[in-house]
Amino acid sequence: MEGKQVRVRFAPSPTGPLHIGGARSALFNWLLAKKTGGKFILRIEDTDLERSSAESEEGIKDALRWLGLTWDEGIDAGGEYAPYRQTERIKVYEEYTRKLVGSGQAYHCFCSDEELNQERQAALVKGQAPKYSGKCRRLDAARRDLYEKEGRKPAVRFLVPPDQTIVIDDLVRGEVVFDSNGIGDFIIVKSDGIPTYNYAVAIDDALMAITHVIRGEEHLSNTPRQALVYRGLGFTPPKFAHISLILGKDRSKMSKRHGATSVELYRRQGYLREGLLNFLALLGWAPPAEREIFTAAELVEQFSLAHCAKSPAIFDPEKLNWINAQHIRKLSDEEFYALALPQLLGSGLLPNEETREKSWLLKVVATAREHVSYAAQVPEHIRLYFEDEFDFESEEAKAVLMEEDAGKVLSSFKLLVNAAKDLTPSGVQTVLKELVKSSGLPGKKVYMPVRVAITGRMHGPELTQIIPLLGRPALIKRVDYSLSKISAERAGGTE
RNA sequence: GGCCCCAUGGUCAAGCGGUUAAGACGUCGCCCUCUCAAGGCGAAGUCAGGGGUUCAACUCCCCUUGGGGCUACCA
Repeated sequence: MEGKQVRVRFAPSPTGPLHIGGARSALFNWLLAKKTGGKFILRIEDTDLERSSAESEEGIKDALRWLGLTWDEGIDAGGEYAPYRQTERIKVYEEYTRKLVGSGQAYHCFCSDEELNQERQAALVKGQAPKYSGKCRRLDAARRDLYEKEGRKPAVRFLVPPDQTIVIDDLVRGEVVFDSNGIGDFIIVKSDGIPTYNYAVAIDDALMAITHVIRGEEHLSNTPRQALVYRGLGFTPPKFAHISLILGKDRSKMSKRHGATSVELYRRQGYLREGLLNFLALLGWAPPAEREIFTAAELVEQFSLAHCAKSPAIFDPEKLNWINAQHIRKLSDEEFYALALPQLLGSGLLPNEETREKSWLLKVVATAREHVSYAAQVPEHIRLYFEDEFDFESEEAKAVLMEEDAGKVLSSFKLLVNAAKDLTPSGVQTVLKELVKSSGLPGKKVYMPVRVAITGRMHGPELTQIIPLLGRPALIKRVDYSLSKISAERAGGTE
């Protein structure tokens, strides 16, 4: 951009898990840093003491690391602008607050919650903007003493100058103009001495030499307040880029009721970091070419803030699934197995990794690779390989085995299976073709009984895939099992 | 209520005054096929409305409508 090294930051509040929207903000910042050879900084904005927690901070950092959005500077990484956790920077803010109060740009406000509330209500009823009246701007000493004797702890308010035009030059939105008359004197330090977001964020971005602030559009309306702080303190503001919000299916801001909104949840479902990143990047940003599937490195290569959309984007899980599926297909057998293993163990299909032979597992799991969008779908996909005893999926399936030719087909099948020298896919192909020929039946009358007899279901992967993986003993066992179930059914059945 | 942002198919979107208005997801159909998927091929489907500006508007301006955000001692 202009010679100076790009310094961008992601500054989450540790009040919950890393949200999809937050992940995208982090991603865009990270992409710009990587693209330009700049620095990506992680700062923790924990000034909301009530809601912030160390667990949330850890969760967010874990999620970022998992996504591969690692930071060059900041929390746990250190850097020349440390500390990077806002509650550890209180002294820094205090110094600036003294300046602001000293120069008359900020003042102490003793108003109580009730007073403020009343004021707001009254304004609203009159159809006026609910902004602070400024009544503490000029408190006389007597009044002040009185308040202090009452034990009231003052907050500090920024004195918003009237009749100012504040222009935010936004990299994605262009010039956005605000009138300072629409902004009430806002609180910069709470009565407990902790700075508020709009204050701390401005000071930190300035002090940490942040060059570009890329964040969600919900912050756009707050930017003029921050601009006022920059101005008041004599700081040069960074460049801003307010990216569009991610919305739920109903067009409102994505929240828990829209389903999985935390990165952690997707991780647990067995999504790939590259799939998630790829999908997130495509929400609000369009690559120059027509391609849609990118690795993280390719995203870095292609990324540009200039191609960011202004309109909000709806989070579409179907597209995410498709993109993730594309990335899954690129995995090797080993990689895919590693991704699926926790799901197999969690689903109970595999009590532990030693239950089955590794080489067999690898092959079985691999059969699902082209068919799933995320790893949690794997167990259902390969369940049939694990259970030698099963219920028939439907009456229709049973009926397939009840047909008069079925028994004949199955005994020939057993004979052929026993006789075959090896059960490779092509060997199986031969066996089945032979079966069709010798029985003189249409293909379906042969394939279906076999399929139902060995899986209990009428749908599934190709028999030439299933049969070699099951192997001779399991095949015989399953056919016999199905046959005995059917004859029991015949004997005890009502019709 | 005030201020700000946004507006191309169901969804993500390209477009940046002259195009048959790309592409992708999803949907539907066909092919493949023992089945289900996958895959291949194809189809339907969009410029929110109204005014301007212009020889010419999806593209520029205004209004309306709709959606969203902010207006907190939350971030």
